[in-house]
Amino acid sequence: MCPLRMTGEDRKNQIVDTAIRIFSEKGFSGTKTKEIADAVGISEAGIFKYFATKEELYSAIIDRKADESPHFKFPEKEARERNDFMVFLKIADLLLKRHLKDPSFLRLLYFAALEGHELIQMVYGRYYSKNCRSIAQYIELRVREKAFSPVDPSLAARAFVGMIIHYIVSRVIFKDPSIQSDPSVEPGSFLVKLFLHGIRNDAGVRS
Amino acid sequence: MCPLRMTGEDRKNQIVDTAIRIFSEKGFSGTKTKEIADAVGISEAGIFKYFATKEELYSAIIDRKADESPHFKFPEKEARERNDFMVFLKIADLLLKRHLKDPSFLRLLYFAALEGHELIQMVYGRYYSKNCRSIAQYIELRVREKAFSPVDPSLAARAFVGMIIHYIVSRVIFKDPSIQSDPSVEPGSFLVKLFLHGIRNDAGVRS
DNA sequence: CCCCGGTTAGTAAGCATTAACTTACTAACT
DNA sequence: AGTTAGTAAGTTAATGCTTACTAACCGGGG
Repeated sequence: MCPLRMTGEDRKNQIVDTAIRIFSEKGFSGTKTKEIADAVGISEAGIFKYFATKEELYSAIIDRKADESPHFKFPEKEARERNDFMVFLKIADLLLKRHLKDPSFLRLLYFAALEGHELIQMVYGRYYSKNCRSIAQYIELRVREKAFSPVDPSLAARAFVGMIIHYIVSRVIFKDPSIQSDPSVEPGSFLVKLFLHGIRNDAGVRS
Repeated sequence: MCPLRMTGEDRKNQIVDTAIRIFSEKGFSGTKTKEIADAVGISEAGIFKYFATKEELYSAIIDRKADESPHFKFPEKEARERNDFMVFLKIADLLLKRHLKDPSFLRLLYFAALEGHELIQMVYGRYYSKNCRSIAQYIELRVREKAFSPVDPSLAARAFVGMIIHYIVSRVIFKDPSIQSDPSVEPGSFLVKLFLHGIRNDAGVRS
């Protein structure tokens, strides 16, 4: 209840955890060091014991998020079986589940991009671009196998991710009230079907 | 060169114009009133002659953007002809052209959403949701005519817009270097084809 | 045409507060 | 005893906003 002193490591981690929450809610310039200190339950000076500047703390939380977030792993098994639907559904559900449950990573990412933070490129490259690339690779493979139309794999991968991410962003960042949280329509499988078959009622297209 | 005095209206408009630029670059809490004043070329007090508070100025620029931006009009002619490809291509190109050329509206929108500004709901509802709804209406029509598969029109419209917007956001907000500005691949028609036909190489699907 | 009074654009200087960061210290653990 | 967690109380520089003032414009009476 009242641990008089914490070890340095623990306190540092606690500060980072708290800072992640607050920075993701308010962005860099909207967040005050005092606010973080209060939330942690220490004095403002305590923050500066561990992080020389606000920037340094911000960098630390970006690093941390970049390290801990990407549990993304491409669904290799489904890919080996050439089960396109399941490949994309797994990816979609992973993204939906992760970011709908905890939007802090997405918010940090968008804030950092808008506010022009340098580290963003690192995270973006390491997390987002890498995932897009592995999706693009699978698409390229399936194009070569004539299972997919001869599209630009990279653009197609981005289009797929775009449908998913935009849906998430509409809900958790724009809080769009017109997207009802009707669980009867599973957005994941819906978007995957759309991506695979298109909206046109071509002959023989039914899932 | 050196107009000693401007009329109130003109000056007010000039302040709003400048403020749009700076707020869209740095967000609300990242923008300082002094900075706007300097950019306009007047003293800081001059700003407060026209706008009682920074918030009021911010509201004014949101209003302005909301008023001037939505020249969006649904491609009625193409819709009447049931030229699905052209309907969606027109929408895609409109979005691409507008926001790639001048990202300030998108940046303002995302900043406002992240920073939790109230007016965002108004703009979002008036601009984005309305457009999605008119697209959804067309989709619903085409579903009834059995030209499209029996999808949820609203979700499908969002998916389409999502592909487009996400592409734009990747370029102008995240400045994704892996999206080459190769003009040989027209993203608009590519994404529309993908939306209509899907990526699967189903029988008879070729544009 | 010019002076004159009222209005309006514009500012210099300052005020109150706040935000990031320091310093000099205390007290807990080893 | 020495290191380390932690803080009270600053300091400095913004930052949003105000006040009290100046000077440019405008319209009308002489």
